[in-house]
Amino acid sequence: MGGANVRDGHAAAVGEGRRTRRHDPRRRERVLDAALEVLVEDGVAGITHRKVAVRADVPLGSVTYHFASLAELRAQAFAWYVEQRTAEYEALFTEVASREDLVDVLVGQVEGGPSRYRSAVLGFELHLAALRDPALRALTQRWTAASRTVLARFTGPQTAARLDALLEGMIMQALLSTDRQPSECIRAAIMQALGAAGGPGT
Amino acid sequence: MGGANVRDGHAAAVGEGRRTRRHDPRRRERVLDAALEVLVEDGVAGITHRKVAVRADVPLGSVTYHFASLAELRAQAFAWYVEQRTAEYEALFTEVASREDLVDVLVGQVEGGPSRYRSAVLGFELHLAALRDPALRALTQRWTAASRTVLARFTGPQTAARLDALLEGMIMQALLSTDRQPSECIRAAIMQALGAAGGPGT
Amino acid sequence: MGGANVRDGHAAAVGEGRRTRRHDPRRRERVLDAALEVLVEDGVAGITHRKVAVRADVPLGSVTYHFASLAELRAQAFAWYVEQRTAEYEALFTEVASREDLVDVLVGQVEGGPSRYRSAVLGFELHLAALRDPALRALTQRWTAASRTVLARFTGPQTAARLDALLEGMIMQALLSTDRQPSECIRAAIMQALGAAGGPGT
Amino acid sequence: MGGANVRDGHAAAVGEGRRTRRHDPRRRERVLDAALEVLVEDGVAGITHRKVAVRADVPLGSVTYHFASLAELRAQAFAWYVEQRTAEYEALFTEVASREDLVDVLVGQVEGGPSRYRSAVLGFELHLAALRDPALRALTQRWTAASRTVLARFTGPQTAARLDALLEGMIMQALLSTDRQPSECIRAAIMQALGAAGGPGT
DNA sequence: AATGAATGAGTGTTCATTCAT
DNA sequence: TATGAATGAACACTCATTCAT
Repeated sequence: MGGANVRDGHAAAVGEGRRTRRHDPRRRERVLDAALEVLVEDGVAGITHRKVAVRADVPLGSVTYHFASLAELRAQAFAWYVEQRTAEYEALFTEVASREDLVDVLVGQVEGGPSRYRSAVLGFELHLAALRDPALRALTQRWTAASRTVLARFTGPQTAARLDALLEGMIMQALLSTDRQPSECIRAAIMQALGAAGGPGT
Repeated sequence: MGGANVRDGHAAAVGEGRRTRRHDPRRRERVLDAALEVLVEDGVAGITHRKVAVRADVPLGSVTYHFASLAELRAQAFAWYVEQRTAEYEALFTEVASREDLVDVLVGQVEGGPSRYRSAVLGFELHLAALRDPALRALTQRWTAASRTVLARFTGPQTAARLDALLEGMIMQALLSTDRQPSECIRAAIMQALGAAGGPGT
Repeated sequence: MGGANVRDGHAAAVGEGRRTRRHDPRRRERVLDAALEVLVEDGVAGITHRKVAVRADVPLGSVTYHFASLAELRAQAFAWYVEQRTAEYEALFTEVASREDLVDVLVGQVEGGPSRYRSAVLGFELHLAALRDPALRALTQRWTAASRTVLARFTGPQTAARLDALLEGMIMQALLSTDRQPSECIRAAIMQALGAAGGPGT
Repeated sequence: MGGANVRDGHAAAVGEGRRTRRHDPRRRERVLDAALEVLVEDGVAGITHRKVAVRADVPLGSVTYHFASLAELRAQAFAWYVEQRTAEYEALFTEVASREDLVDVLVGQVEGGPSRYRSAVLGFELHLAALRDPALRALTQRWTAASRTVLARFTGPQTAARLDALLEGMIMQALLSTDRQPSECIRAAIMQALGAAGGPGT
């Protein structure tokens, strides 16, 4: 893992393709994506310049150059995640027309497709990190506000908050339990949180 | 929570403090308590032999002697926490006689006394760690089972699970939001999850 | 690998059989045998109290008790080896009646049976260690004297010395080369070193 | 053997010495030379990043930076030695014109000049290390091939192999025995191995 | 006589960060 | 602007040795 070990420092531009990438406009984003990958795998404390650089296939100096410190890299990675996730989340609900649609989407949320693990882990990591680093609170608040706003379009603010809490808890449970809960239970819990009534409420 | 961390009475009493502490039973527990303190402050990845040793006022070698690896120290600290927390949690409900009592206790749970931060952080850290380390799953399952069993005495198993998820989500929200949610909302959410009916149900 | 990690220090005399071995007269030898095993595998610097204790299935304290220091353990292990090896070596030649027999035995020496690796490694380790630690010279001299004395019964002292050197070199070559040398070459080399003449000579 | 280890002329020239040594080409070689020094003194298991760093007058991080692991440092140090030693060895024989010259050089080899100890120890260390680490076999084979090729120019391949073995054995004996063997014995042994005949043979 | 808890020095290694180029 | 060599602090872990029992 040491950085060197190359006989020749100049590293002959032969090999695999590294070299000669100069002027790479999307490098920042590639680095941030790499940081998120590391985050998912190793947690917030597992982010290191080196791991991210390797993931992003970018020289080490490039990471320290674009991000003044690890804390900044971490913060921007989370910001980048929240931005993407917000858009993604909103997109999920654009087609929702009825209460049934809503419930379907939310159940799907808990039961999870392939990316549930990733987004759940990132979400929890962000929450936990924000608990300790107030600088990240702005992000969690932005994310919370965004998700509740989306939900509130169908339910009213209070129910949205409840629902949000319930979903977070159920997702964690789903990820941790060995035997998955039957869909009906999840559906029932969500419907209960939505309230008996039909339209937007409290 | 026990008063473990205080210097043992029979200790040196010399100037510096360390020296001649040989033969210190309960050292393991002191170390585990210290590990939990570090865990609360710095997270699961922040646990290091050195930090724990300093916290426990114990030489570095003592930590590595009693715990073969950091992973083991982590696991045992979590186990120690779950054990304590389970007892504590059950104690909370011994006096519960009516549904009103139950709701009161649960609301208090979310609004939190002084130790809510500690137990919430430890709980989330454990959940997140268990997501990555299957060896910790046994602990989360034991903890989940214990807390649901307690709740189920009043509600039936399904409602207990829902409640559990809701509480976890609301506690995280409460810890992260700057302005605390009014008690009534919390109470309402809990009552809704408990269901309209009176007795133990699903 | 830490020594502790047992919940109960007293370690209930149930399990596998460790406990209750008190008064074990051959313990010293068992420890020395274990030390030699470690020596073969990990080299002279790989000997540690712990590894030896595990190998010998003996408590750690037992090793430090019987051997005041690691250096002493090492020295005594080598001494124990030389003692065994000397007897073994002499036994090899008791049946030798003719020059042909002698050559056969020596060729077998180089080509090696199953234990050649072990004895060669131990021999080289001892030589190398003695180069640095004069306290071990007595052992190498004893061993050299013993082996030459045996050979000299058939060849005279000078030829014995030559033969000894040649055998050591050839054994190392045999151990290191991937393709084994044909027996005839080995035989020819040995016969050359023995000299053309028949009886004991120079 | 080059005078690498001296402080570079262009260095700090301040008081303490260290500081501002940035940009030091040839540092790798200085580290390897230092590693060989340590190897001679303390053996293959005595090589540590720290000892080498001190010997090379280089910060610790510099060693770990240039060599990803200790195993790699070890391997490269051995490789560096074999490279140097091969050239040196070949040089020894460039002036050899007659069989007498050859014998003289070989006897000198065994009786040793000032650097015999160093090269012998390094050679034996390499052999022993290669016995355990197959990754080093390539080096021992390269070295063996090189030395035999040189000898074979005068003797033919089989005699070269014999000679090689004999020399290795005799050098070890010479290093270990307190009273040096008379030159005539060494000479006689070598001549015997060379065979009675005059020209290159088997 | 025998043991294992205890401890501090030392190990290999990783890393954030700096800085000459 | 961009990079990778450089460095010192910190890390997890191993160990010889001591010593109370």
